[in-house]
Amino acid sequence: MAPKRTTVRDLRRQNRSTLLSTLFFDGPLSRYELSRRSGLSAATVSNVTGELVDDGLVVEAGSVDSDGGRPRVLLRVNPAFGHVVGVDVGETGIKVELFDLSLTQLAAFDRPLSPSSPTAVASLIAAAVRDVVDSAGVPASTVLGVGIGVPGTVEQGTTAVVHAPTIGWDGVRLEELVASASESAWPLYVENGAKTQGQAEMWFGAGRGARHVVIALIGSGVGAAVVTDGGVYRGATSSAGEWGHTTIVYGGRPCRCGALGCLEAYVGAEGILDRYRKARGRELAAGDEQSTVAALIDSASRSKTAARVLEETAGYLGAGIANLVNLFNPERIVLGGWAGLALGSHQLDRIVAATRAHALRHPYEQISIELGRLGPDAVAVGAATLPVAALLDRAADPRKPAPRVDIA
Amino acid sequence: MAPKRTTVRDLRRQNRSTLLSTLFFDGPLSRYELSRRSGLSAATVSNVTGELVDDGLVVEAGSVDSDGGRPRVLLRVNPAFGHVVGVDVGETGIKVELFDLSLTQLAAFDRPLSPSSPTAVASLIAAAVRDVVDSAGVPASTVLGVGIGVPGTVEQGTTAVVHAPTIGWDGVRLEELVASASESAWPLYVENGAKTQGQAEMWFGAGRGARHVVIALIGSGVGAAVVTDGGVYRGATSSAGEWGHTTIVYGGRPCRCGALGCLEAYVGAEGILDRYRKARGRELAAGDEQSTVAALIDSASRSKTAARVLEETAGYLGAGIANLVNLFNPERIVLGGWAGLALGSHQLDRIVAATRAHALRHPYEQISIELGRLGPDAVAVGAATLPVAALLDRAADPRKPAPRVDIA
DNA sequence: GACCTTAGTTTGCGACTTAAAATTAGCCTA
DNA sequence: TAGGCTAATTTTAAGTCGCAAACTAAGGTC
Repeated sequence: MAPKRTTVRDLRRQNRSTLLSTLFFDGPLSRYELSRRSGLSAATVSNVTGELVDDGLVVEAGSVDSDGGRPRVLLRVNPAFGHVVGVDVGETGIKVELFDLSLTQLAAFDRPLSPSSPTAVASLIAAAVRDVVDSAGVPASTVLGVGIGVPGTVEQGTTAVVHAPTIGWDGVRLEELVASASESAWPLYVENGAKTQGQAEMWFGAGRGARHVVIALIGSGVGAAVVTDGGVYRGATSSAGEWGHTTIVYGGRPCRCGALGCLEAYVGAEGILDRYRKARGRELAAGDEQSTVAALIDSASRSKTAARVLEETAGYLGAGIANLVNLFNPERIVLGGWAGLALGSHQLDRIVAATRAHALRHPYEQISIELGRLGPDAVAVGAATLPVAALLDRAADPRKPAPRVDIA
Repeated sequence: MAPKRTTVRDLRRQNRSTLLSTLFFDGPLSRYELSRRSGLSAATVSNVTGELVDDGLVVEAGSVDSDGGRPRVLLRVNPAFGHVVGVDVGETGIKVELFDLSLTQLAAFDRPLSPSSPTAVASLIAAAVRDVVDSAGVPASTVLGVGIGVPGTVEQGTTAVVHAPTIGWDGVRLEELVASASESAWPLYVENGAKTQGQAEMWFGAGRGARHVVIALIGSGVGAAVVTDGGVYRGATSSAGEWGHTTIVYGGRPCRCGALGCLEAYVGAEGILDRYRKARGRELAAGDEQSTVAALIDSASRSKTAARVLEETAGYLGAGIANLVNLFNPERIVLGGWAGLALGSHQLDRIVAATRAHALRHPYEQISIELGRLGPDAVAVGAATLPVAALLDRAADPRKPAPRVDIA
């Protein structure tokens, strides 16, 4: 069912999509340059871009004068063509952000979230989306879609089914709930937050330009977004990339997922702190996880115990990364998530060394390990990316509104 | 560079490829049925298949009478259109097999292989290929290509570079060596043996019909072929799927790759035997690995130690499989390789239970775990599959001989 | 102001798929 | 043995598409 190119019109759609995507990611570009990059003839580029301009998707953006000869007119995606909303459903609150097509933020709302029923959360989302759109004074009709990142696995079927144990969701059809809670019929895209954050790193962060990347995300939980051949890898039911619950110490520490020896139990924030607690033999000062980890890292220069725990953490993490390297053979590893960034900026050498020790030589030699550039607030941008990807993918074909499209 | 559909001719090529592949995998089929499956109009199917018949790629194969009305004429790929050769370079010998286009074996040669230089092996391969083609009386010109499966990682670049520590190869450009050792200019396709074996399971074995599969191969070494979206996953430099050197016991048993705690050190044949040896506290009876493992499994009903070692093996293996499930979210796991089949047929329940214990619930619920159906001799068929895949992929476009194509 | 250079457009054509009409190719009935 | 009927292919007549080549636009140089 997948490779069903058939009519000659699909060709056009494909070329529209290619040109639009090129403009989006590498724009502004002249028609001439587009022709060079896409391999399409100048005639076709002219023809297709003309259509895109007529449709309002693309606008001219000044010109660059050549030394002798007609100056090139630059084209770029029209940021005002439409708007997208990104929602980050976190464990303690939701963030809703409105963007224009160039993913420039126009408005943002934060709402605290006390543990409540999925239906209540859905209503909250629907209301917040409506509010953020209204507050920015954006006409509802220009909203192209709403992307929602959630903290759990999302099975993509006819409708997305969310399993998020940390907030007590099991088999929640979030898409349907939000749709029925909101009066607007904006297309909804529900996706795992790690995947949306990964997509954000790919589009705007440390993943740019690469086609095979693993974005490792470490916070309270541990996850990964695996990008293969330029697209987020989903697997059969879209729950791929559950790196955190990969066994790294057979029979080791119990994990909150119920299994023993998961990577998350060693390098997740809670796992690190708990190991430190045990090593010191007494409780830590109270405080939220994030600042406690920061304090731990800070104390490493003074406390031998802290230093050792962090050293061990780097070892486990390196082994975990090496597993990704051996299995996926990426060209780049991006280390993200708040704890990942904290660990990475103080221990990167050690992490890299541990990775080298555990990975096979040849796949190891392909990779570079980098820190993420976006931070955990990228979940919302990443979610907003989903409707944009859908737009680029179907090239906003005016003839076929395409209710639902997988992102690229 | 990937999604470059441009001209209207690519469309035709694509449709040729689709129809030819459908006939190859699901044939024989009538034009009518082809039209139904491909979504192409009857006119186009008629047109394209006519071309394929003219080119000799497809032949009519009887007809099926309908109840009143013109009977459907069945079409199938012409097995005699060409021939392909599959080579299995093992650690102790090479197998060379000749097939027709339907992958029916026409001739086979085995050659023992004493450790020798890559150049010598290349000459041996070239000579054996020539011999097998001659012995079957097949005209050299009908040989469409030669696939070579090797026991090590293969970096696919402009030319394949082989790293096979077990036979002492490091950075061997096998393709070039074989090409210069043989007088025929048949296209060569070099690939990791685990991947070719996996491809064979996908085409003819336990993987049929699924799109996301992991074929786990356990013998002396441990590897995996990961199939995502119907195609063998390669990663950035084609060395993905090195499951055996994934860390499963951080700081555990030393592995021959130099790292500690690799899965292979626990569930590879040598790892199993060594653990048994240590558990018994004395040496085992001499014998080759394969029969020793068989004896160990056989003795499990009498020896508590043997039973315990196997039980532990199932545990490690289950955890390893669970890692694949969590990371790749496949719909099917195929357990293969001689040791994998041996373990699987005596311990499948235990392995499945251990997998369930370590995998997340939702991805776990998607999978079925099955035994491979082909055995390790499938490496050669799998290798022969490579030139066939190339043929199907470019649909044997008469205008463009396509020197080198990635397999589907 | 004549002439060159480069960017973008038009025009004419060959290739492609499709829907609809026309043609087979068997089977059945009288 | 001739109609008649049904259903699979083929043919025919559009309608699209991308491309090469010819052409126009816009800016320099001398």
